[in-house]
Amino acid sequence: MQVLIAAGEITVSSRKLGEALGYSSAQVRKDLAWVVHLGRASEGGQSGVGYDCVAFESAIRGVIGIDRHWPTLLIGAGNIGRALLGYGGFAAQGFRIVSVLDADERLVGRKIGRFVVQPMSALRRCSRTHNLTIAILAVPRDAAQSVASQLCAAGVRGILNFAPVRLCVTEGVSVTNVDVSVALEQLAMTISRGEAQSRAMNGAA
Amino acid sequence: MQVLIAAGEITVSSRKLGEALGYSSAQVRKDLAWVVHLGRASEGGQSGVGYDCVAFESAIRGVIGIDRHWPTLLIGAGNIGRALLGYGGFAAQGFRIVSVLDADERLVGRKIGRFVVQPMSALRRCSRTHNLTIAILAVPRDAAQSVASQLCAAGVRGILNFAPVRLCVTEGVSVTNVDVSVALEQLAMTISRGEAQSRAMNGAA
DNA sequence: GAATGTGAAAATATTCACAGCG
DNA sequence: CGCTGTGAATATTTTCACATTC
Repeated sequence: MQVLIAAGEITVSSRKLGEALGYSSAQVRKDLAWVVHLGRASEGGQSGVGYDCVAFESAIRGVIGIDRHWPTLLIGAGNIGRALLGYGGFAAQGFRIVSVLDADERLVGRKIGRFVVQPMSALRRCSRTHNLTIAILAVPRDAAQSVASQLCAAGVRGILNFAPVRLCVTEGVSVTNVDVSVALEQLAMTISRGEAQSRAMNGAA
Repeated sequence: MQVLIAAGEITVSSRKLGEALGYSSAQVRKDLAWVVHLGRASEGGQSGVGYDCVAFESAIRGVIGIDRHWPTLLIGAGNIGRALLGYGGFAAQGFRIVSVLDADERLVGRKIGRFVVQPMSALRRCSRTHNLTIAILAVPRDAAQSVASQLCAAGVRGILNFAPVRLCVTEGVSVTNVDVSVALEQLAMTISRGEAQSRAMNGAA
């Protein structure tokens, strides 16, 4: 089920979904059945017809957790931060950026998009005011751990980390990393295989 | 084995590696044995001692494919592109950016870091001159597919895609996506679970 | 007929646990 | 001893295949 969403038809068969997503039809059915069992969809797919796109789209959102609102804080108004603000697209998915912070004095006070960059000292207030759950960490490597700790202390529940370091965080705080180097390595590995997928022994993901 | 690298000791035991990486020691040994069987490391770990960090670090690089040189083209000199250039870190890992292209006339000719932004028409020449393998696609969503097609035509082997679309590419071209929305969704999902990891049935990754 | 839901089978991945080496 | 390499035992995931429903 993972990535998906998309589509736009009225109903879809598991086979079509599977083809589009690169999974077997049985896999799709299993996953969708799971959604139903979790109580997110009132009814399963119809035999001979398929799954109701609209119903399942929102059911899936429910399972994934993007039916909620996720007040999100952006830290770092450098290039990555600006790129994210420019992208905007995730407001539609429940991620609502409530404020932008940066440790760099020179950036504080500047206007970026509809935000005015705040100093780091605004963190606690932000956290309380907006009932913060998620923070996007778009700061340089060296600042990342320090900021992460502050975020944990401020009660953030999840961090999306763009810095190429493994963050140490308080128990109960989730971290997801977006690391370009890692992505490039994966790509390189995929290309390297190409010919020699060889007799796989047991290799890790 | 996946992410790893790091370390800095002379030898490491599978247990320590496992702890650091979040895998079982047996898992680590299996993976490392795999590296040996692929012929990348001349000798395995030493009983009672562990694995030679240096030897295995390069052996792993070999397996992953970052012992090669990967001439890399950056397309898009917007915020993401600039952030990537500023990051720089991957030159050390074999990814060498050979040129920066952008479709936007206004950016062409501008100097960013050590590069002068080239027009898209420079693609073919670049490809030939530098024996291009990888392209980083940091352009707006709407331009992504079109550029991707040009890249395929120019003989690129892999694309690292930052645009939030699923690219259609020629058979044999690998695509790795870096999609912030997806990352955020994953994070949201992880947080949502938290308490209710519930009786798992079979749910997809 | 077309498509679901699901047990049972096959394939994969992970862990255990232990012989054997330095 | 501590630690590797690995077969055997488990657990997990994916696929098959089929009775069942619309």
